[in-house]
This record gives sequence, structure tokens and C-alpha cells, in this order.
Amino acid sequence: MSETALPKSYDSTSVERRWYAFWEENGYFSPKAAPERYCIMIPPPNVTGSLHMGHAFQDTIMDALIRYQRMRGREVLWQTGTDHAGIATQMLVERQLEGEGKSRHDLGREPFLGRVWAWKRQSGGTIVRQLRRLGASCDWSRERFTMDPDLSHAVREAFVRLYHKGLIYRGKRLVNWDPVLQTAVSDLEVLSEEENGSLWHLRYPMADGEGFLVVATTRPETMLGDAAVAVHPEDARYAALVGRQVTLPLTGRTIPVIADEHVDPAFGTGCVKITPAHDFNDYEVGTRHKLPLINIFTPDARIADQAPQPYRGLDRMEARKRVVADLEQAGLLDKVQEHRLMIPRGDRSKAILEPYLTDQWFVKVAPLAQEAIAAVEDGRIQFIPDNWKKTYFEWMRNIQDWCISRQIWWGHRIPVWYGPDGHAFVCNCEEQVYEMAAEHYGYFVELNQDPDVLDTWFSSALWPFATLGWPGQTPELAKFHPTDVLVTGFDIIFFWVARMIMMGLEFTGEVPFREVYITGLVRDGDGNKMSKSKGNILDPLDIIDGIGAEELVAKRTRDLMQPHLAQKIAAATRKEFPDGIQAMGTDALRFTMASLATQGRDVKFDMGRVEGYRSFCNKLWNAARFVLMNVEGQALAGGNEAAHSLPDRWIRSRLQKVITAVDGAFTRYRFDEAAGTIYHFIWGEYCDWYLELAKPVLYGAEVPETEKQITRRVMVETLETALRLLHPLMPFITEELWQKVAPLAGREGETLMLAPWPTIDSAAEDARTEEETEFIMGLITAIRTVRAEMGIAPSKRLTLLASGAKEILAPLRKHATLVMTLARLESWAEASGEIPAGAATAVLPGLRLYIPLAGVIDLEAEEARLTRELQTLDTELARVTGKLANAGFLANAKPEVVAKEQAKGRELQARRDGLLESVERTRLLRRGQ
RNA sequence: GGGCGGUUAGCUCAGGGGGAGAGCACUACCUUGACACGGUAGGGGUCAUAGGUUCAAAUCCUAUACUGCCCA
Repeated sequence: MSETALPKSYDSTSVERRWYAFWEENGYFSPKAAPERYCIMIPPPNVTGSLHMGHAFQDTIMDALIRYQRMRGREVLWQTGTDHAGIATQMLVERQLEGEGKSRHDLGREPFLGRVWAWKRQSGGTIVRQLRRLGASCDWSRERFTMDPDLSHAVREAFVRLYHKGLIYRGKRLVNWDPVLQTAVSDLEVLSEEENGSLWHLRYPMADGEGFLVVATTRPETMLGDAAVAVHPEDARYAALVGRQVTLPLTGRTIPVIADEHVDPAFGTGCVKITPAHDFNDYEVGTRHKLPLINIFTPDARIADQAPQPYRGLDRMEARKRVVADLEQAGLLDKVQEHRLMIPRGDRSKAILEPYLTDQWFVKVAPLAQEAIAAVEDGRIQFIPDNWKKTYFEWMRNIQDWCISRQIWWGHRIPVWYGPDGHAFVCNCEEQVYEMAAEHYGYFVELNQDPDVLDTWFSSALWPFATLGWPGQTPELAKFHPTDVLVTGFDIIFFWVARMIMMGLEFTGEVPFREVYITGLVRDGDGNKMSKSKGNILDPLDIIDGIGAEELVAKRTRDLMQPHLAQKIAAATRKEFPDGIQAMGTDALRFTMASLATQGRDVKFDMGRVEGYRSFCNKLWNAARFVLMNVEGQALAGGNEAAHSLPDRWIRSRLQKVITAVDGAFTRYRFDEAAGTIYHFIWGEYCDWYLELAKPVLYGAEVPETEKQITRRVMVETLETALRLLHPLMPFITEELWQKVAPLAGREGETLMLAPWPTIDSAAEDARTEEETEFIMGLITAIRTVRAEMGIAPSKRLTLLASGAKEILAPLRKHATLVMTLARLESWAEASGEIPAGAATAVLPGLRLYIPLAGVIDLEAEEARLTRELQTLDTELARVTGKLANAGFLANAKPEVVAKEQAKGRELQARRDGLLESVERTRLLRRGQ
């Protein structure tokens, strides 16, 4: 054995950056021409974002798929880039301006956009740099940003085409309005949560002076905009009131009592006020009954001039207090009850949203949805796990028109210009639009572009083909579209997946991807969603690089929205991570992500697992170290398969099964199985058994040199193949080791990234070898068990006596050296004649092992041990014989199942016979003492 | 209210008609010529509950309990 340059343990930090730079500098991430293609579009992260656990999870999976397919020889493109994240980015820059005491209006539109671009250039790339730390092998040369000129062109083109098809329209509609950001948002950007509120019961006097009716409302301030009072048509209590008028308090207006199905007679009093301009349901009711729309709010949710004078200018909450007080004074407040209600908030601003009547642009989604539903129904697109298609269908079949205009500045400006008379010109090019207008009016006119920008998701929906050059018919588009798989979380199915499918089908006539692999959501160890406000976020980079406890606490409590939670968060963090987080390395994190990638919808992150996989890295490292020590500078034999030893044949046979299993796991997106299979092979088979079994060969004085050479070769070849198998999940450690191991295994190549994916050699599969090896392993384990249970020091060399039929003893005789080394025996012999009195026993089917322990053995303990074993055996045997005695089982079960049970019965019986005899013998001995 | 899930070892999770599994944690022993981020051998589960289908149920069906997510 020679010295090797490898340090004694694996140090991820010294390895990772080196290899990533090497790969990137050599252009290994770019597609290399090949007959078959493979393409994944990264879900473009927000340009404002930084890497979180969800990214780490999904990007690990994408990178594993990409590396797997690249090694399989496909022409692979992993398209990367970032999303301009309209509202989020604008908010971020506005907050910076706020620090300077300015608003975006102080700057004006163009200078403000200049600021945003400047910010983007300076700090927009954080997440992209972080992605590299994960080992993501995306093609950076093709990196895109959704506001790039070519992508912006695609966005305008898409808008124009949909407009001319009648699928985009402008209209005054009630939309979800964010009064803080002062923009419309789409249905999907509304987060409704139950909050505490009140139910006010208000008295509305009958116009003819005969009494009053009581309406129940959660929003009393909106009464200023009431257009009617509604009751259920079949509500006998109020039947007589329908068609009469009530006086609307505080306003002096008179409004009708109407009957509408929408009213729930069981809610409140059964009478509800109808405010068509400020409630989605009331809007519908208003449309049905042709009620006027009375808008009482300004864009920042203050009372507008349409309302009575005393309330004008009041914020909606002040207005509420004032209205309630005034009603109470007038004796018109019946009662107030505590009430839980759903409050809609904006997902970015967290402000309470207001249903608000404005002019907006909409996509008419239903026709697009129809095709998109069909594409999933007929299998052109497949969801994995399959069940997610139900969620997709559920939403698509009840889809509402999509509000795509936003009253913000950062984003794709709507490509619509208005003439002096308000005539709209829709065009994807500003020069052309003036020609269009000149033609329309007969002379040159000034045009005003629509001030709104498009919803960010409108551009994201075009991502899969716009990044490949659409609307141009580029070679890339022809080559890589439709893409192979989309990897994303279920939280984004509506926002993005569905819209990409609709747009892809509409503009390319093809599905944008053939499969959608839906990942779970990464939660903390207790199953809580990770969020800054909960203070339970983990930064993937802190797991990779490690972080001190106090630094972690500082990070989690910095810039909290609710600073009073800081202490609690700090305490919880110190409790969970008293010593901070040790550096785990990218590979351990990635392997953890892969093994957590099961079919479930939640992934509880478990640091213990990362630690386990860090140990696995170290294990692999040391296995390689051992191999290098034994192979470097040594001669290796050629490929004489007939000369392979039993362990050599065994590990080669096992390797074939592992390759098949890993391949299957990747194909089925079962990264947990892929990870588990390789882990078990490397640790449980290659290290625990193969390398141990190889030692007697490598070190045996009497072993011929040729045999040693063969074992060295198998050892290094198996390791080299295992490294290739593991590479997609653990790119760094495998590259580091492969660079040293591959030349010894006779494999050439600059990088493991581009080495061929292992294929199976069916000639190496050998069931008989596996059986024989398992028998030897069973023998070794049986002896070790006796040793451990009898409390015999591991260092003590033992003698073995074995008794059994000739054919059963044959493998032992053949591989005696292996057994003797691994079970630490001094010698062994076939038992002939009398068994020494003080001997411990182990029983295998058809084989009895005696370990003479004169003077050492405690016969009483031995008898107890054997009896215990006998009992376990009896329970098992009873179950099997019961089954075999069952006529129904024999008649109905599959023949191979019956055969298996019979074999098991025979085996158990044989073991039981032997064990019984040993118990008897021990008992006699003990009595004779 | 509608839809989709979950409940398996102390913890985190696989398995999905025919021997209850993994990782971590736990116990005992061990510095054995790669590795103590290690080795060897162990302990630990009424597979939420109750019915049903079946020769056979953790697995399929029905109901119940608890629980999570999405939509209204």
C-alpha cells in the first residue's frame, strides 16, 4: 500500500469552487450537438430574490436531470435567467428612494426606470451567483432577463396577436385594487385570510315612514354607496317589502328593496345592502337588477366626492368609525356582533384590497383554457405525480378572465397608443404605430402610449419559447421546443404552469413541455412554512458553508416587519442551533434534497439527514482514498473474467443491478430511490463488504499476484462507475475523485460531467454468485453475532467447527480465507465426532457452527440466548406452516408465491431443527456441570 | 361548502395485496493496516380507529377521528 495525496477527510470548501470554475471556463454547460435533445427551462427566479430552500430543492433536481441526460449523450440545454418581478422590484427601489426622502413621482417615470435598471445591473445578479454555488450546470451564455429587448419584443408580439384575435380587451370592471400600491392585481395575487371583525346591524327606515328593516354588514362605510337592499325571493319574512323603497341614512337617497337568489336568508338578518361598485357579489346583483354603480372611493381608498360632504377625504377606516357613530347617534345602529371574516390582502403589499371599478386590460381566458385542458387530458402533457392534473383541471374549468394591466412603471409597457380622439392603436413597434395613426387620420398626430404595464406573469408565460427566439423561427426553437420537463412547485401551477401551457399552445401550436414534475414545498423541521416573519428560514448557502449561532440569529432577526418578534426568534434559533450550522457542503445538501424528493406535497427539512449525507461524502472519500492507496503505482491485470474472485464477481453483478435501478429511478423522477440505491450500494455493499472482502486478497501473503491485480482492477473500475452514477446528485466530490480514479480505471476524459453514463454489462450479472456471497456473508454475520452476544472481545481469535452436508460446506471450504479474516477466526475445521463441551452455537439452514469457548462460556446465558432465538423462529415458522396448511392459499395464491413460502418453510424448519438440537445439547451440558 | 392530501420506529420519511423498511437518534463492544463524519452486533412499530372485500390487508373499499393545503 502506498501513500496517497488525499487528505484523511473530505473538505467540501476546498473542492467546490475550483471545479465549478473549471466547468464554466471550459464551456461544458453549453449544448453539444447530438442526435437527441433534452431541454429544461429554469423557472426564472425574481431578480430581487436570493436563493431559498425551495430553489435549492428544485434546482438540485433540475441539475440532476440535466447532468444525467448530458452524460447519456444528449444535446442538453438548461435555459436560465431571471424575471423582472414588476411589483416586487418597483417596491424595492421605491423603498430605497424613500430612504432619500423621495418618491418615484418626484423623479418621474423615465428617471425612475433608470434607477431600477441601475439597481438591476448592480445587485440583480445575487441569485444567479448563488445558483452557481449549488453546482447548477445551466448554460450561462444563454442567460435571459424578461425585460431583455428580444423578450420584450416577444411580449408585445403576443399582446398584439391576442388583441387582434379578440382575446385581449379593455373594459371597466371591478378588479382587486391595491390602494397602497395603487394598482390592480389579478385574482391570484389576492391572499384571503380569516381575520377578526364585526357584523354591524343597521336600520334602514322605510321610505313611506312605516318602520325600518335591518341589514347586516361587515363594511358599514360602504353604505354610502348602497344602491339597494336585497332579500331572498323565497324569504317569507320580507316578501311584502320587495319592490318598496327605503331611505338610505346619511345620504338622503332612496333605494329599492329587491329580491335576489344570491342572498343567504340565514346570514345576519336575511337583509343585505347592495353596493355594486365595492363588492364582487353585489356587482353581479347590480348587473342583474340594473342598479347604478356608485363609486365612493378614491384610488387610495379615501371617501370620494360622490359621497356626502362630511365623509369626503376620510380614510376607509376613519370613515367606518364616523359612519357607525353617526348612525348610532341617529338611533339607526341596531347592534354590533363579533364576526370572523375573510380579508383579502395583496400578496406583495399586504394591504387590504378594495374591489374597485377601473379601466383595465383583460385576457379572455376561456378559449385558451379549452386547448390547455385538452393537452393534459389527452396526455400531451403529463403531471408527475399524476394527481396534480386534478388541481389543474379544477382551476382551468372555472377560470376567470385575467386582468393583465398594472398601474406601475416597472414592466412591459402595454403596446397600445391613443390618438387625440381616444382611438386605440395596437402595435408591436412604436415607429409603425405612428404610420398606422397617420393612415387612420390622414395626417400625422401625436399619440399617447397607455401608461400601464403588463402583469409579470404575462411575460413569464412566454418564457419557454421566447427565450429560444420566438417569434423568430430560430434553430434553437426548432431544436429544443417543446422542452422535456418543467420542474416547479405546486404553488405556482395556476400562476405559471397553466398560463405557459395556454400561451405555448396559442403561439407555437405545441405544448411548452411534455412533463411537469411537481415538487413539494420545503418546510422547517416542525412542518411550518419557512418565512422571514416566522424567523425560521434557512439559507441554503449557510448549510453549504456553515454559519455561527450568533450570526444566524442576527440574520434571522434583521429587518423584521414585526421587530417585537426578534427575541422569540432569537431564542428559538439558539435552541435549535446552539452551535450554529457546520459546513455541510453542496453535495450533502443536494443529496438530501434528492432523498427528500418523494411524491408528497410537503418536505420537512431535516438537518440530521444533511449531516448523514455529509458523513456519506466522507465515507466515499475514504473509500476512494483506500482504493488509490492500493492501486496507484501498482500493476493491474487485463480483463480476464474467468479469474475473478467471488467478491469481484459479486460486486460486478450488484453494480449492474444498481445501474438499472438508478436509471429507472431517474426516468420515474424518483430521486429518493436513486439516492437511496447509490447510498446503499456504496456504503452497504462496496465499503462494508466488497472492500473488506478485498483486503484478504490484497494483503494475503499466499495470494498470487495476478489475483491481486484483478481485484485492484475491479476495485478501481467499480469505484469509477459508482462515481459516474453518483455525479448527477453529487457533482463536486465525484469530479474531484474521478479526476484521480479515472486514469487508473483506464477511462479518459477531461471531466466527469461529460463522461458516459454507465450502461449495464449483462454478462456481469450472476445470480449464483450473489447467492453464494450472501451465504458467506450470512456465515460471517452469524459468527459475529455469537461473538457480540457472548461478549467476546473483537480482537480475540476464535476457532470454528462447522457441521453440515458436503454441498453446504463447500462454499465455506472454498472461501475459508474470507470467512476467517472477516469473522476473525484463527482456524476452522469440519466438526467430526464429539463437539467440545463449552461451545457456543450458531445455526444456519443445514449448517451448524460451533465456537469452542472452554472456560469462557456461560452455559446458562448460552441456553437462554438459543431459546430466545428459537422462540422468534417458532413464531415465524407457525405463520408459514399455517399458510401452507390453508387450502385456500394453496388453491388461490400464485404458484411462485406458494413455492416461495414452501422454500421459506423448509429453511425455517432446517434452522429450527439445528437450533433445537443445540438447545438440547446446551441443556445437557449445563446439567452435567 | 367544494377539491386534493396526510396519519407507518423517539424524529424525518419510504413502502402500497404474500417476510414491517431507510436515515438520524438509542444500547453494548471496538483506536482491527480508508474512514470515530468510523467498525461490529443489537433494541425499538396493534402501520390512527372501526367495519368490509380477499386464501391473504400497512397496502383495496366504506365510515369515523385527528390533521394539512388549495379554492369559494
